Amino acid sequence: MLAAMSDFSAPHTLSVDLDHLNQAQRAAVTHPHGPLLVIAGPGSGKTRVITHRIGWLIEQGTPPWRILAVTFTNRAAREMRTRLESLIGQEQGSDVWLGTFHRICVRMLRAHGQEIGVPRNFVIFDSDDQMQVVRSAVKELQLDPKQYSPRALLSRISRAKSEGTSQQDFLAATGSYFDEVAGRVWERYAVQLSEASALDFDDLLLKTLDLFDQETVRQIYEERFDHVLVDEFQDTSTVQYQLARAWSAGSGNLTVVGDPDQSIYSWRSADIRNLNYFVRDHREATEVQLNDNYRSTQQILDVANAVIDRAADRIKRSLVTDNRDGALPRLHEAYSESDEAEYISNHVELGLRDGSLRPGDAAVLYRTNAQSRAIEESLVQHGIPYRLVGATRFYDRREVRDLLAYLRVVRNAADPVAFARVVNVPTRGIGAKTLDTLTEWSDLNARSTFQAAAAAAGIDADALGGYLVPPPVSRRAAASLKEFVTLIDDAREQSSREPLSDVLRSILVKTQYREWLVRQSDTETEAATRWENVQELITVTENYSGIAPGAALDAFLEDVALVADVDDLPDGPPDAVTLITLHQAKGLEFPVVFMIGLEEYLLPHQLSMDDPKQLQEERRLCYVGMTRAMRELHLLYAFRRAYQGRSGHNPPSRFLADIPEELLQRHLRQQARVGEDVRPARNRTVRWDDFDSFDPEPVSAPSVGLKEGDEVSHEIFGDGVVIALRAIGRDAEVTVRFADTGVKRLLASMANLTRA
DNA sequence: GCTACACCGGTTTTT
DNA sequence: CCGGTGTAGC
Repeated sequence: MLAAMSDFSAPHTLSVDLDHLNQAQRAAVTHPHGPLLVIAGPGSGKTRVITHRIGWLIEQGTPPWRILAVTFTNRAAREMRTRLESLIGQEQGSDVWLGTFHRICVRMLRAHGQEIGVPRNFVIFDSDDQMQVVRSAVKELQLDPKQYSPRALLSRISRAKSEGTSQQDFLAATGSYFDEVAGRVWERYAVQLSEASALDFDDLLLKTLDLFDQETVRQIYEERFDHVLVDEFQDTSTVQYQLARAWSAGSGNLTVVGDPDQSIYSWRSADIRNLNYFVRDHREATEVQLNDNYRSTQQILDVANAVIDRAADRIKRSLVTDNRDGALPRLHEAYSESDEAEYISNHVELGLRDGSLRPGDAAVLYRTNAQSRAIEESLVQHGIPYRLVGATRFYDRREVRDLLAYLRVVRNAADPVAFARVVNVPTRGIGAKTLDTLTEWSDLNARSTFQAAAAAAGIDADALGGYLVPPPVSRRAAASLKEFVTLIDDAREQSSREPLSDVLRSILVKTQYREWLVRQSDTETEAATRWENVQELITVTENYSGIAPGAALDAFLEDVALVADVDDLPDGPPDAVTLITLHQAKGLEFPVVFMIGLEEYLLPHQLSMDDPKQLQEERRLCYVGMTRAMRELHLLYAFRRAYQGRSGHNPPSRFLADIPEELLQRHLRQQARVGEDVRPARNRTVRWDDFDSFDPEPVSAPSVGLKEGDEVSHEIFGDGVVIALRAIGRDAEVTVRFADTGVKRLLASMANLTRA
């Protein structure tokens, strides 16, 4: 810290180098004080600006621990920390308050939460836990889950919370009948969380905001933070913006960095209007725009700009770069999703062979996780390594959640969600009947279900004192409950002395969890995979062996709840093709990008097509995807797509229609009409309308007597399966996946295929 | 109380 | 195609 001060007095020793920044970047970095708004387009060096700004501030004399930098994802936080430390050294870098909104809130709540009645050892309920609670509330209120789906209710409650609506206000408001029901569910929900000493993600933010109503707390932090920086500001919710304001209220030094064009999380209560509010609330704010792109070729940017330009209510801005000698992005019409996948595999294979590409250079971007399947299949066939980001996350796996629930009961026996999850896992003869009895008893006597279990088992849990009549359960159930309660009590005792991993191992042994997994699994492979996950979890807990046994459990459970980021546990080899959703791809970049499923009903997604606002967001999503590409961009759509079991035809995405023809290199099956109002294509021989009659049947070429799925044989290529057919005049192009030689496209009349 | 199986319906994005 | 729920039979 003192070193930094002396740096200030001797500017020539500055180590944060500003020379390689452009003018706009430098302006943002060296903005001395007061509110600052940085509009940072994709690839404009946003992270660099933030890290340099932090570095610069420190050199100007601000102690690192008086700087608070907030991100949305753990990944972003980690990257920023790494880059910051390489810029200004680990010692100073590690002192900066840097983390996600949620992480920072937890830190503040752990320190001061008790002042507003937040339990010292609160646990964090993730979305799965939340869902369980809502489900039980729906049941309790005897609602029809079809009419009032827990999912919809939870999302309504969560939205209200992130908008900063209190439970009381929500109940008092004259909303729809659905809202009324949601209000009642919310009440039950809140009670359950409170009984479990739990906060959900929204609570973490809300309670922290409440914390700042406390004069003492407010003073501490107003004096603490000299500078507050918020990344991805377009993704902030109402409550998050309020937090940012509260944190920066003392100094008035709030820097927000964002890009309205990349706002893709409104469904998670991100409110793009916060950018306007920021300007409204900070009249004197300085605005800096970063439009120079250092990632993509101009050819890619032109396409992306064309798409985002059509967004309504948008202030016109365009990304530019010096990198002008790139190839035109390619638009490829595939026949089906497997054909789409083949295009990618073939392209990657080609690149690998001529050395122009490494697997890790390429990424496949899609709207929905389900789309990854076809790509995976093809990549496997071609022997191309890939890593699937997201999909089923490690901490969402059943076996992992089971064990986490065990640990949660160990930590807090009153946690009803965790209790319900594991009390009969592995099955130990405690069924619905017994559970009902326990629940009833616990409600009646204001005890936890765990205490009910202990009482039923004849174990005198602390608070009972022998005054109460134990819940009437069968002898068998009582014996099982005793076993369970003893197991938990022993584990709790063990957890105060021994490392977490050993606690976990004891539980596994005593419950014979592995045997249960095997019994539960349909195949040996499944059992093996699930056991591997268990082992992996133990490995993770071993990272906590350096912490005192008592505290390790707390720390571990907290981390697990807050880490939804998948790249903490890479799903594959590092040098592999990345398969990732458009949402998750935000903030990443790849030399070669394949965007697949550029079709109506997929992008824009079916569920977003009715609402203009959501449609805009789909457009931005498209823009985000395109701007991930550094060198090559491939846009793909399939003529025919199997989705949810059925096969159908989607027209090409309307966003494609916004791209001027000359900006793309088109590889179309047929000269096709794209989107809605497109200029007439030249030399068009077949219109989309002509294809509709084939739908949902595949295009077939009856004259060649082949259909999809036929097993055929070829003189040179050997045996294979027809995977696609397309008419070319009276002939047909037959795509065959050969067992030995891979996928080939052949002209039926020339190939001389025989049925196998 | 447990398991196996049939059915149903939903099916985006995630800190 | 998946998972969650409901039912019947053990």
